[in-house]
Amino acid sequence: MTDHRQGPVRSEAARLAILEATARLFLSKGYDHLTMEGIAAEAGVGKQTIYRWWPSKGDVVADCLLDGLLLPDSLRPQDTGDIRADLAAWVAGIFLVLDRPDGEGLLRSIIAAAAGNADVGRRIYEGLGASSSMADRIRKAIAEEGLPADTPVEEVGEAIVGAVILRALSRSPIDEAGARRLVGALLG
Amino acid sequence: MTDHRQGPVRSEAARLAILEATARLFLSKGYDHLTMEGIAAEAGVGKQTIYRWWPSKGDVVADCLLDGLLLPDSLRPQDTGDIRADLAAWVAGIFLVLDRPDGEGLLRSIIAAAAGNADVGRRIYEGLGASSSMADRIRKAIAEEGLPADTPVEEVGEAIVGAVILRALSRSPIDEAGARRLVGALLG
Amino acid sequence: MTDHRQGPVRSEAARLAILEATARLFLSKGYDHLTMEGIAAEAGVGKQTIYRWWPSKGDVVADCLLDGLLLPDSLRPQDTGDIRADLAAWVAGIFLVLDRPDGEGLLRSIIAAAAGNADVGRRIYEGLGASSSMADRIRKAIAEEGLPADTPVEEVGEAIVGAVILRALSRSPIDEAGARRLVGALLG
Amino acid sequence: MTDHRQGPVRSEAARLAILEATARLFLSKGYDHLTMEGIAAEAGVGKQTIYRWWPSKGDVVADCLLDGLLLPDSLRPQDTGDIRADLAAWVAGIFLVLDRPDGEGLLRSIIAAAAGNADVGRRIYEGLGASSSMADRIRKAIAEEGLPADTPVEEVGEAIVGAVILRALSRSPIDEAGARRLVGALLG
DNA sequence: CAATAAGCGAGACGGTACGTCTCGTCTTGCT
DNA sequence: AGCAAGACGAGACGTACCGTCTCGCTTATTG
Repeated sequence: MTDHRQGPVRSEAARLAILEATARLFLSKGYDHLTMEGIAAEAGVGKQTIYRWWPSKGDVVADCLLDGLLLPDSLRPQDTGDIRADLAAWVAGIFLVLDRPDGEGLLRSIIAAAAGNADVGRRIYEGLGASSSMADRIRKAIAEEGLPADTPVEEVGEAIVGAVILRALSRSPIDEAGARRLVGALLG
Repeated sequence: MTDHRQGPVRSEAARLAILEATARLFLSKGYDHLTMEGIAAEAGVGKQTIYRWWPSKGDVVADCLLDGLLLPDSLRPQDTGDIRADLAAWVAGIFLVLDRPDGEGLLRSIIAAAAGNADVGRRIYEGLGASSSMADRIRKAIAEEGLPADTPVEEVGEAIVGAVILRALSRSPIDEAGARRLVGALLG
Repeated sequence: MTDHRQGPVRSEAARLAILEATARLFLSKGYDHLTMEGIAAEAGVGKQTIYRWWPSKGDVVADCLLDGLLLPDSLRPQDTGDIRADLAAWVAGIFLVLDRPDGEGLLRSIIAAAAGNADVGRRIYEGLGASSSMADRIRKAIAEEGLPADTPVEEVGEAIVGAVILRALSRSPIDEAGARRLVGALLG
Repeated sequence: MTDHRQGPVRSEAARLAILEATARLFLSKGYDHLTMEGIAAEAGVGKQTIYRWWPSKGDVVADCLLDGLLLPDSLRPQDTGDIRADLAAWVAGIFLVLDRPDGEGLLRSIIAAAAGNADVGRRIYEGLGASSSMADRIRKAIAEEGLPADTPVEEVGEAIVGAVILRALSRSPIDEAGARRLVGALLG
């Protein structure tokens, strides 16, 4: 006895339309002004189709995040062979991409989503979408650039991402010099 | 020549009632479920009296924060003479006070408020309500406990508070060992 | 091919609840103190459900009037075979039913509604709810009681109803003698 | 022993400013959209100064009416020596001055005021502002134009004004022919 | 000629209702 | 059974006015 139910199966077209509409609206209006009704209308989908598969706005956004529809690929640290310079550049650069001191910066919108939804929060932790690539970069530096082997990779990554988040909340981007001081303090 | 207007003056009683009602509701229900109507009702005040003086919910919360109605005093780091132990204890302890993995942790509620409102964000940065006292604690360690004079105090403080915020968002508190590793990485 | 939309259809239960609640509140509190919120609460209905189908308070009242929920049936003139006596009795009697010199007389409330809403106004004209029956009565008098055939039925009816309205506005009911003089002047 | 209190006496300037502002706003926006706050602002007067002397909006409007600030003088019937023609002309003409089928006709606004306020109602009855002059015109016709002496002057006047009001409420002006039929029915 | 008290402009106050928006659920007819 | 459409009860939004009150100023009468 297989468990084939009768009737149609989940529509992949609807799922995609919803996620893409969500990403579009999130990027243009921010998390706060994103509404379920707006998503349904933008996706050309009944509201019930959203509620059938996702319990809340936050969960839809979490899925967007997971599918990489919200964050650009440019978030992974470069590798020039100088770990300190690469991390400092990442920190200073992220504000150019994700944050505007005024308005609904994308980073702040994601933080708001994370504050309201556990899944989004966990996704963020699993690397600000992509920055577990930061842990990779640090490990590579341990292996090849002479960074001490007992460097606590996780904690260093969290401290960097955390400092960025704090500054995003306070609307005061970290500049080049600040980024170097931060990385210097963490990597000795 | 002072600018004495004629006519009635702002009611201090109403101002206080509003801030206290806001604090009460914020602590019991969190930022998301806080409403202007609820504040007005709880304070025994007309809605217009709130809108007359604060443009949005976030601004009322920001004033609460400023008045110290939201955060306990227990947030300042202790001073046992051992800077690493004191900071690690602060980090591990803050989750006991401000965060519950389930529900609307107070810290996450404040983060949500900060994400939506610039004033709240700035207040947080000016020390998570109280943690500029953390900078003070670090400076004291430079002066008296042999911490290197070139330790970038601001950045270290931000990294610690930022890591805490990141973990609050991801619903995974920092434990004792993690706190020690974090502080160790920052202070060498 | 009829134009069957898909999706839910207007709820007859809600429509009825709204009209009945409106009638109840109109009769107990008058037009001025009737509110959309009050209707919604009394009907156990969301405000949007009212606004979805009626643009304003006046239009809801107009529908009540049309459905006969506001005016009693006793408004049609009697037929004793004496047109003058019947009309005079109707005039004198209407103040007993619809008007109280103090307070929010029902007739004045309907006048207020008519002044503010074209639909209500037209409904009133189409017979004070029922008084086109007055025209019928006059025509019957032409046919059977020897009233001149060139009596301008419409104008006589309007003059009578108009006089009643004017006296309702001025809070001075027409008494028996006045009613007889009025009818006498109109029917010669 | 006169009861002269001490202190300043009622400001005539304020009284006039209020009545004139009320008339201005009434004529431009109608009774419904007239507000006490609007009157105060337009008159450059404190709200309390209005409430000190008039208990409600309706009473201010009633005073305007009494002072002749709302109705033009052109409302008195002409005297060409032909009572029927004069009254018919008055009826047909009044819609040109006071009523527009759409919008907030002045006559309908006054009716609304009368429905909500006893004083306004009585003022209207005392002659639609000026039409007790209509009774004068009818009496003159009795004296000089051979109208029967037992014509019930009051009732005829009320029937005419009432018919006009009814038609104003129903948004269907009386035309020349209708006016002649009405007057004919009333004066034989 | 003070002292006194009322009127005044201004406008904050506790409220009520407005008309709109979004929530999450439910219903309908189509596929 | 899933779907688009969209009505439904609920309730918060931010605004407009209500009628009362308080403030500091001006002005007339009275002791």
